[in-house]
Amino acid sequence: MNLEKIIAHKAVSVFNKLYEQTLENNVLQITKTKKEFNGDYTIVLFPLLRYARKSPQQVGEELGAELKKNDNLFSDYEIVSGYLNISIDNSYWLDFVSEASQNPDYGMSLENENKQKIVIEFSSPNTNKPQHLGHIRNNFLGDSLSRILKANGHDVVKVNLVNDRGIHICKSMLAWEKWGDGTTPKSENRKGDHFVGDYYVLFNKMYKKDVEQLIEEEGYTEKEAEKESPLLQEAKKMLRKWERKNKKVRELWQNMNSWVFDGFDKTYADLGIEFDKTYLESETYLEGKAIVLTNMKRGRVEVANDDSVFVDLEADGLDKKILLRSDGTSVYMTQDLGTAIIRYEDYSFDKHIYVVGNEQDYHFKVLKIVLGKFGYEWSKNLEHFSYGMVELPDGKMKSREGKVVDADDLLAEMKKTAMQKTDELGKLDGLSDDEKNEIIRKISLAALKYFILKVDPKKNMTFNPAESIDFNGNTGPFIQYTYARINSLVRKAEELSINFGEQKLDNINLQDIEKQLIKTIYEFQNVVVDAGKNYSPAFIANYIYNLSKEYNRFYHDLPIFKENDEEIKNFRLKLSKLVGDIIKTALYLLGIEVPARM
RNA sequence: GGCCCUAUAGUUCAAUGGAUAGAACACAAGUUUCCUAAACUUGCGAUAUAGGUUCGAUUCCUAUUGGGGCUACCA
Repeated sequence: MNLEKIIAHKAVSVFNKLYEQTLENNVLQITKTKKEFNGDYTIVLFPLLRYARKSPQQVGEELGAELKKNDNLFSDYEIVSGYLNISIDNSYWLDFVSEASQNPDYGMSLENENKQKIVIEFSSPNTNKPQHLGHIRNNFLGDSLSRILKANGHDVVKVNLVNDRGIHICKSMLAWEKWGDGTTPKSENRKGDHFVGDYYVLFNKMYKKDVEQLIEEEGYTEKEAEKESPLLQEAKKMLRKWERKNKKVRELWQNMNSWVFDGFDKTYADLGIEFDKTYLESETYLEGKAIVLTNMKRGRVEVANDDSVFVDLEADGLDKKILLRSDGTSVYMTQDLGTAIIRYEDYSFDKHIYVVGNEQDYHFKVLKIVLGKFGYEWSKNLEHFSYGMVELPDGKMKSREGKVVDADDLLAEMKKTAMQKTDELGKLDGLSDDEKNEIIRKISLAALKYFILKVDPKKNMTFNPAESIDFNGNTGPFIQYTYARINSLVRKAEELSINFGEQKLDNINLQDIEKQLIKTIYEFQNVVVDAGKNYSPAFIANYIYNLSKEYNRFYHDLPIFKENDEEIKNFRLKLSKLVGDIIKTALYLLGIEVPARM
C-alpha cells in the first residue's frame, strides 16, 4: 500500500472520530505537497468543511494535531490557506531507501494477482514500402507498452501483423513488372524495402498522370477517372489473379516480399524491436472471408445488388460497412476479422491491444461491433490503443507521394549528429572504434526514442526534419548522461573499496535536495502502475527526466567523495546508486539502453 | 452534411478539479584550482473566444473560431 493511501486512511479515521462523521475514503483529497511549501503530503481542507462545520484553519489545526499525536509517522504539520501540509518522519524515508536499495527489481510489480494474458499487436507494416516516422512511433509505443505491462506483472505476447497482400502490394508489383527492367535490390545496391517502395511511388506517379489524361482527353470527372484508370484496373486484375493463386503473380509476389522482409529485419534490428510472433495476412485473410460467408448464411450480413457483401450498422449509430467487394475480394476489415479470430484461437487472451493510429478509430469501433454481432463473446476484450499522428511542419506525411521522413534515413542522421557532437566534446577520446560506435548507437537511439515517447501518445506530434533532435535538455542523452555520471561514482567507490551498501541509515540529517530525491524515488512504483493503467510511456519519460534533473542538482550542490563524514558519504553513494538503478529500469521500460560512460 | 480528436510561452512538450500553470529549445547573463560543463544557476515569456457548473476550472459542460482525422468496394 502506498503512502498516500495510508495517510488518507489514517486521516479519515481521525477525522471521523473528531467530528463524529462517517466519511468515505474518497472524500478526502490528498496530494504531494508543492515544493515551495514545507511538508510531504497535503490534505485539501475545503471538501471537509461542510462535514466539520468549522473554518479551514480550525479543521487543519485539529486534524494535524491529532494525527501527529497518535502516530510517529508524522513529524510535523502546517496549515497554509486551506491546505494541511504534513511532514513524514525522516526515519520512514531512510528505511525506504534501505529497502529499495536491496530490491533489484524496485519499481516493478512482477507478481500481480490480477495477472492477465495480453496480446499486443504493433508495427503492422505493409510490404509495399519502407517504414517511416509514423511506423517509428508505432514501434516505440508498442514495444514500450509491452515492457510496461510486463513490469506490472502481466503475461505479454508481442505480435506483428505484416500486411503482405492486397491492392497496394499489387501496385508496387505492377510498377516493377512494367518499368523494373529485371533489376533487384542487389543489382541496384538498394535496401530491399526501399527498392520496392520506389516502385510504389512510381506507380502513384504514373497513376496520377493516367487520371489527368482521362480528365483532359476523355472529359471524365475526377472520380470517374480515378476509378477507370487503366493502370488501376490492371492492379486490380493482378489482385484477382493473386487471390486465384496465379503462379506467375505469386512468384513475383514472393520475390518482392522477400526483398522487403530483408529490409524490415535490418530496420527492426536497428530499432531494437523484437516480436514473439509474426503473422502474415496472406496466411490469415481467407479465414476472414470464410467467417463473412458463414455469417452470410446465418443472415447476419447483407448482399447488395452487385454481389458485394456488407453489414448495416446504422442501428449502432454507424454506417454500412463493406466486408467483401463486388468481385469477391477481401477488404481490410475482412482480414482483421479473420486475424482476430485466429489470434483468439492461438492465445485465449484476456485482453488484445491493437497499437494503431487514431485515423483508424472508426475501423476498430466497427471491428469490435461486427465481431460481437458474429457472436464472439471475447470481442469486448479488444482494445484499440489509439495514438496521434506524426505531422511534419507542412502537414501529414504521404507515402504515396514519397513525402515522408524515412525511418532508416532518420536513424542514420541521428547517428551522424551524435558522432559529431561527441567528437566536438571529446567525450569518448581514447576508446576503441568499436566501443565508441556502440556508445554512439545507444545515445542516438535514446535521443530518438525519448523524443517520441515523452509525448502523450494520444496527441498528434510535430516533427521538424530541419531541426535535428536535441541532445541537451529534456532528452534521452541527458538522462543517459546522468546515469553515466552515477556509474562513474560507483566505479570509483569500488576502486577505493568503499562498501557503501552496508551502511545503516539511522540518524542522518537530510538536506532538502536529498529528501526531495528520496520522495521522487518513492514515486517510481506508482508511476509504473499509472503508466500501465493509462498506456502511457510518457509518464515514465516525464518521471525519469524529473528524477535526473533532481539528481544533477544534488550532484552539483553536495559533495560525495569529498564529504568528511563517512556515514553521510556512504549514504550519498547509496542514494546515487539507487537513482542509477532506477534510471536504468525506467529507460528499459522505454526500450532505451544505458551506456556505462559517455 | 454527420461523427471523432485537438487548441497552453517565439517553437516543441508538461500539469488525478486544488496553492504563484511546470520544463526544454531559442534568446540574454553567470558557474570549471572541486566526484564527467551532454551539467548547474539567473532572467524573458503562455491557458483561442464567450458563457455555464463549482468554495475553487488549463482540466468538466455548451456555443463559436482555428487545426487534424474518419465517413461501405485504400490499408
